Amino acid sequence: MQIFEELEARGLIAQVTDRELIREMVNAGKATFYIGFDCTADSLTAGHFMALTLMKRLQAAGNRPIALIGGGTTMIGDPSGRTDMRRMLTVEDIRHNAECFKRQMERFIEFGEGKAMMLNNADWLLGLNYVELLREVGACFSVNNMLRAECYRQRMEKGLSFLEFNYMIMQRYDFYHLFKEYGCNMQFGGDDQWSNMLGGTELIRKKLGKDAHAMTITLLTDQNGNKMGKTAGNAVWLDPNKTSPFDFYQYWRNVEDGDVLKCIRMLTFLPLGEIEAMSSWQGAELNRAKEILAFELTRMVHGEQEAQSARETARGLFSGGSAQDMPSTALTAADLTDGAIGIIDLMMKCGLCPSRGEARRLLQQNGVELDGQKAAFGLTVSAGQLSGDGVVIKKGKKVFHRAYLA
RNA sequence: GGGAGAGUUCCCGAGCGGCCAAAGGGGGCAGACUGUAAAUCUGUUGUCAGUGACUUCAGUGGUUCGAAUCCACUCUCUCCCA
Repeated sequence: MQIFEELEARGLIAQVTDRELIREMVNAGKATFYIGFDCTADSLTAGHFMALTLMKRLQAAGNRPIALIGGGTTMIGDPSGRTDMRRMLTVEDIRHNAECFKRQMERFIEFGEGKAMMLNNADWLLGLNYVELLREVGACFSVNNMLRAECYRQRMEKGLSFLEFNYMIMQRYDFYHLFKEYGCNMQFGGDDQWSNMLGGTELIRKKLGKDAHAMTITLLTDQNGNKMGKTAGNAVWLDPNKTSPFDFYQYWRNVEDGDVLKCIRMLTFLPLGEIEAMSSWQGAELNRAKEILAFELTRMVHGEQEAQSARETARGLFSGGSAQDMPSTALTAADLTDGAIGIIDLMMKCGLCPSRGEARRLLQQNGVELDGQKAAFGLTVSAGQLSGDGVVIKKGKKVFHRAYLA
């Protein structure tokens, strides 16, 4: 099975400009493609992960990836899929974020001579001259069409600033620039970027009279249609300091039944045959699939070591046994009063709840366990208990935390 | 530039002088049930303190015994006309 067929079989391809042409090009390893990453935060997220794996897959098949960091486009902010304007990021923030992205990407994709390239559109966008730009490409854009674009629809009601309106132009210009300067003949991206990507090919056709191609990746959504890779509005980060390997593992360990196979197919590199075998698994058996999913992804993002330790910890915590590796907090003598600490203070110290009121509520609702025992309201923990391995606090069903005296 | 309207707690959205820490929904958190799933049911959801206190309703001042609610100015946004 060749790469294009595999991508299709995995359900990764959403839309393409010319299926046959792209298939041949990709299978022959003749594509130079780019994917853009806007650097609105200082870490990539699970949402970007699929794009990274796609680059890896295509690179393995001999194609040349360009990871485009949006140092310039981020100055403007992508309005699509948003109901309000993004917070404007400072130039320093953007530069910092771009650096962080770069470091993370290097772990997935091989950059270097004749390999993948990493570019930053700040390098050409920031130096553009307004009037020159207008004369160069302005005539190629139809405002009528732009206003009809789906990504602006929502904003047409709530208000769209001129700043954001221009995002589309910048993004299209990127493709044009990359085509000209680097022979980049294809763009990949999330399915929500389809119209922007098409716009790029159109600009290239108008300006250069040549064909470029676009292909979108299926958005990874759960059964309810929500984008995956977020918990309660917070992203699942690839940076271990922002989302610990254990939490990362747990996120995937806990996907819904109906989503497991899809995730394995789209995100992991397991052979399709192996995945096929799992598709008959039912009910509780799916837990095995979830474990495989979580392990594979954690391994790719954080390495074999971390993945194993996350899996061990999870097994220990949920299926009995001992768990060494869980988030922990070191207390000092200064945290104790008369050689002990109240359970509420302890939970606050460990960052298990944002306020004392919430800690109190948890205790009242029987939501806290200390070393396997339900914790009562006025419980105190002594220095003796905290020494050595310390105590394990369990909040709710899934949050474990160790506290010990340093 | 002229005119009309809006800004409420994580989000949506009631409230329009005291009974408002503020209805309702969503989301979150917890309990029961389970498979570390889903669905369902229950509780909970400003901060601190166990009958209470404190800080919130875009901002700043003001009226009042008392304001999210009234007045003035400011800021932001939307709509209509140019």
